[in-house]
Amino acid sequence: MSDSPPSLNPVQLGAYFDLIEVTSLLRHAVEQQLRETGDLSYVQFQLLARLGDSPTGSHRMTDLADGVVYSRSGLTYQVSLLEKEGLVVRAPSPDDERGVTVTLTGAGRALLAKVLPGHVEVVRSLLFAPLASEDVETLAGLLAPVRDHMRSAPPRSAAPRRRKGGA
Amino acid sequence: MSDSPPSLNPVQLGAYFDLIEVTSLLRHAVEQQLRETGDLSYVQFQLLARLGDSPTGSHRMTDLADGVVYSRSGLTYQVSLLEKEGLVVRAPSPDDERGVTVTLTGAGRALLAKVLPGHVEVVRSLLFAPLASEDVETLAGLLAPVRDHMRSAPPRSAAPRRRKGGA
DNA sequence: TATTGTTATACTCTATAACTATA
DNA sequence: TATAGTTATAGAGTATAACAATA
Repeated sequence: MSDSPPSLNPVQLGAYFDLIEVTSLLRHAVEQQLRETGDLSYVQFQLLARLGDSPTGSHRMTDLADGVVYSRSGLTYQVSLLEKEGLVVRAPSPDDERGVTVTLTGAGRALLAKVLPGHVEVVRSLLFAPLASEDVETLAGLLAPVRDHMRSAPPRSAAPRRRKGGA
Repeated sequence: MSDSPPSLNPVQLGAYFDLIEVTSLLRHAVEQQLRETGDLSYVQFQLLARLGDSPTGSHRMTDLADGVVYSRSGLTYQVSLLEKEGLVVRAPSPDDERGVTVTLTGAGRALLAKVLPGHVEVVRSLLFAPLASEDVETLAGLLAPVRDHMRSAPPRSAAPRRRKGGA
């Protein structure tokens, strides 16, 4: 009962709220830009961007699912949409017949290129504008360990069951 | 098209990606906890929490809409759900007959109390665990100006200098 | 038997537009 | 006319579970 403090301290609370609000607003703005410029949802953009980052322009479904956080069926749905638009192609993986390799098409790459500058501009003007470059470094330095920590403690086990003393 | 640099610098890019990933994972974990513990969506929790913060336990619809980013109809929808569950009550605002005042019920307050410790625990274990307390202060200090900046530059005008004829 | 991916389905959420009523 | 809120509706997105094919 008393092993779980009822609240975060004020600084933590502020940081948490601001984090939520900042990313919520940023996300909103970015989604609007992506929708207007390329008729893409954020998830779709993330998928294209991830493929674009790859030297081969392709990834297996599983890899994509790992990167973007949701279910396999959701991924299939989104990739189907992208394929319908001609932005990606699906083909059986050469090494593993069960697998499916998704590859960015020329059109996909073009759309990515079309959308990217505006995307960057939104992020810069909203997120980075009020920060000095050393602030950005500091921020990056703070977020990296958090990200690593979260990755190693996956959301599946979301609510650590009162790990003290055990219930 | 040449006035907009094609990319952010690597540090900015890292900070941006980590920010997105961190909040995405955090959100996921928190939503799961809220769903399991109180059958609440994150938005619903935010609404209850906002009401709980108020000394009177109530807010006008407009105030709630300002805090949570959605459309008015979306807010009406969510508040209707909460009312159906007996967590809030709606009544005409005393001062302005057009307005509606939403008030937290005892059940709403109880649910909030039931859900809060686990919520806090998730945030602490996922977000704050890897950070020293001075790191948290630094983080808060960085996010506050960004939040202020974003608030003053609302998402409606998301993409600065955007073309006409979109949408 | 475990893994990869798809399908079918059901449900939640969100936005737009039309509408009512008060200011 | 402008503002506060609701309703109707329509569409997108997501998760779950059952399924087929390969390892």
